[in-house]
Amino acid sequence: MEPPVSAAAVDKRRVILDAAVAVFARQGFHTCRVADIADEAGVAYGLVYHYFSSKEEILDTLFLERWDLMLAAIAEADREQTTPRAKLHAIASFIVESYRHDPDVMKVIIVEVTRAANTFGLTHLAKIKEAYGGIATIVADAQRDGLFRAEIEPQLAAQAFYGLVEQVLTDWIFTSAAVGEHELRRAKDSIVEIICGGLELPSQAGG
Amino acid sequence: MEPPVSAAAVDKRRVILDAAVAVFARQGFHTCRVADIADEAGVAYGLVYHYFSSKEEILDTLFLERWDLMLAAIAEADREQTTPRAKLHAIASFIVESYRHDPDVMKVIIVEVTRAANTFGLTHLAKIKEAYGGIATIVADAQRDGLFRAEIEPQLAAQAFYGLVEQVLTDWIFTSAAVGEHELRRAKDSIVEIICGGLELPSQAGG
Amino acid sequence: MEPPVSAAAVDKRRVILDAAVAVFARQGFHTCRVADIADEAGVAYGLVYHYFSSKEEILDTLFLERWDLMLAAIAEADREQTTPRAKLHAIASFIVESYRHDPDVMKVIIVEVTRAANTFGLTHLAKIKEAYGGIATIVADAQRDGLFRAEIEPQLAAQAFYGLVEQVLTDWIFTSAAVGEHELRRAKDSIVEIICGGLELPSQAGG
Amino acid sequence: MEPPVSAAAVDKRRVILDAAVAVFARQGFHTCRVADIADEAGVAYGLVYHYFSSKEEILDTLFLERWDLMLAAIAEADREQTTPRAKLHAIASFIVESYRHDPDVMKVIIVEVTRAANTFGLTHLAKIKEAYGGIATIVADAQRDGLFRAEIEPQLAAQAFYGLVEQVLTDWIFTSAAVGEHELRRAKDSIVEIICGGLELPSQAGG
DNA sequence: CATGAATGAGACTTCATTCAT
DNA sequence: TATGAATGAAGTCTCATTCAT
Repeated sequence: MEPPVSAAAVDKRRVILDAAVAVFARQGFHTCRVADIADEAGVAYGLVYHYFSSKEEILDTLFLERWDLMLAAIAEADREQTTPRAKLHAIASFIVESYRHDPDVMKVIIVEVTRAANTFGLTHLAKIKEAYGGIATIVADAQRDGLFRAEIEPQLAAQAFYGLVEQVLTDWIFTSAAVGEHELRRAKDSIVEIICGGLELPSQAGG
Repeated sequence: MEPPVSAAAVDKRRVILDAAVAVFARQGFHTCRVADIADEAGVAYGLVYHYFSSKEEILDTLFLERWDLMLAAIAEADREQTTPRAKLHAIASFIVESYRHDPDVMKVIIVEVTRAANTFGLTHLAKIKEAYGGIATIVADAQRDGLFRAEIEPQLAAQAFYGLVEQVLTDWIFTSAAVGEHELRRAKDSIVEIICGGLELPSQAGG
Repeated sequence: MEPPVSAAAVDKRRVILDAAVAVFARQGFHTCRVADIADEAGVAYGLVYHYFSSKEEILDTLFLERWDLMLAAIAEADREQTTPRAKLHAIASFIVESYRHDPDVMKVIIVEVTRAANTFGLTHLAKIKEAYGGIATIVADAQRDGLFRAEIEPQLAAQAFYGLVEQVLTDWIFTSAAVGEHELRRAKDSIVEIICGGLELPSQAGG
Repeated sequence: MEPPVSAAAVDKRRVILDAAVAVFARQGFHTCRVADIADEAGVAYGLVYHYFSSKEEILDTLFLERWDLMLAAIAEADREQTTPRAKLHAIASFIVESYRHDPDVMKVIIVEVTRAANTFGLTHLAKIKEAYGGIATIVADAQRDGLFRAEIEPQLAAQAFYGLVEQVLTDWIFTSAAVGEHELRRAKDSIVEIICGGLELPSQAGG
């Protein structure tokens, strides 16, 4: 995002960020040392401080660049898809695909940021809530259009959707299992099916 | 919940545990010092190590105490309630009431354990999965009885339910808002309504 | 040494001392904890402090009671034996037999006191030198009587004799080997043979 | 003995090692703090841990540096000298001169390592025994050549010799007395005289 | 840009000793 | 005598951060 001073310089910054992802994912933010990041990146100790002012700033940077993609994906889903179900499916897809593409980044964000109520989570609370807000808007619109039940608060519905998705990722994160193509697709579909259709049989609904 | 002890015979171990809850909730496990716990408990530094072998053991103890109650509550819900919806409602109620009763404990468990994929979460993975398993069993039974849709995997349904509940608590945790009687009841009901009935209107189901 | 208050009391004090010997021998004075001594003795933590004012005092006590036996043995050897060779043999015998009887005590004294130039060795320097003095007297008398060569300083000869004996014990201590009957006798004889072969006049050699 | 470095490029590692020698000698390994070493060296606390992984490693390093010189000296004595008496004299000289050159190092090695049967002595037992072995070889060769009495076990003779030398140094160490030129020479000669007087054949005695 | 030596505050943990019972 | 909970000073080691080169 900063003006690239030279091609090489930009690379090193990226190398450090990628190394940090691997290290944070493997050891956790609090448990790892800056030296571990430098080692993983293959650069000298002090260079980390040339590009970042602190260990925290590295995590902040990682979170923000990824979360902005998330917000963009939510906005795009709302814009490009027509039915609320399709919108939620697009969002769930984006998140699940993000995990497929780079599980370490998602692990770091979920483990170190979105639940870190005393540290990073609090710092980025506004950004995090922005995502919930985008989803809530989708729900509210669907309610207004008579497609979603009106008795569920949109804010709560958004939490439910996001919490569900995050929980699925959390399971993968914990088991560190390689997630197959089939499982990914099934997860996306099931997430949307559960949140939109519920667990009960249609005939039971509203019971 | 614990048997009240007379003022004369204060259980120092209990005092330390309770102090740890407050400190972990306020500052986070990694950010607080053992000295903070001792101060909060009003005991000498070394006494903490008289009762616990390490800071980690304190958190382990806190988690296990509470999680065993959770497992018991899940088992009881499955035993005492008749419909799956009632069972899930009982579980959601227990968790939400736990938060009302002692928000700090729930904050610590959610923030420091259930998502701590590199540290405590990994240590207690089996215990954590036990809870999901109990919920999955409820879902599976409901599917067998033709009350829940069979196309959703029970394991995934359990994750969805638990993730939803945890997300609601996470929201309260982040905002540190005092949660009112009304909001609590609404949360319980909505959680169950969303997970069982889905967001869509019945007529839209399966769309 | 203190007036026994009761038979039971005396026992406990002895039990603690014996336990301390075992613990000091096994772990070393600096590395062991007072709790280890209490555990080994099978008594409560605080009782150690009922009988001894500090961990150091325990070692002091152990050293003094044993070293006084050593001084007595040296005096007795000088008194009862006639030839200097017989006197030195009696002393070497006493030390070697002490090791046979209670290797732990000798280990503790050699490892923790006689070479501890900054701590206990310094504290008990006078007592330690008393032993060398006793041996030096034997040498000096032998020189005066024309039985030992006069060109060796008695003080140095005493150091040589004691150093030699201690080195043999040190070897046993290090290897923790069970020392057999035969080896013990051989050690005593060889020690005297080596040291006297050099101290005696050429005409006395091999006597 | 170490190559002199220019003032501009001070070898901090060396500075720390030398400071450690002074501190260990003055206060003892167990009694001193790492902070004392840093202070003595005039460097920051953390730098000690930049070069050494623990306080123990510093002592290990000091011991090994010096003991390797000792082993080299023993090998050289065996190689360069012709008579066994001359060989032992060369070894005694080396040790005594080592003390003259740097009494602190010798104090540390004798007090903290060669008698530390539970800690460092055990760690370095093989190295220590290597020295005894070298001396024993000299004795065995002398026996084979008919110059030393055959009835003394070479291993025991080596212990006797080394024990004698160490005891002389121990005396100096305890009294912290400045040892004069004359005393040093007298010590070397007397040590050899005492030990050989006994090891040599009667006909060689006093040679 | 790049290096890694240097800094030093801070955390955990240990453990000798005290003391109320 | 006997117990062991309670105290708190002290020490080792860590590691984020700085800085001279």
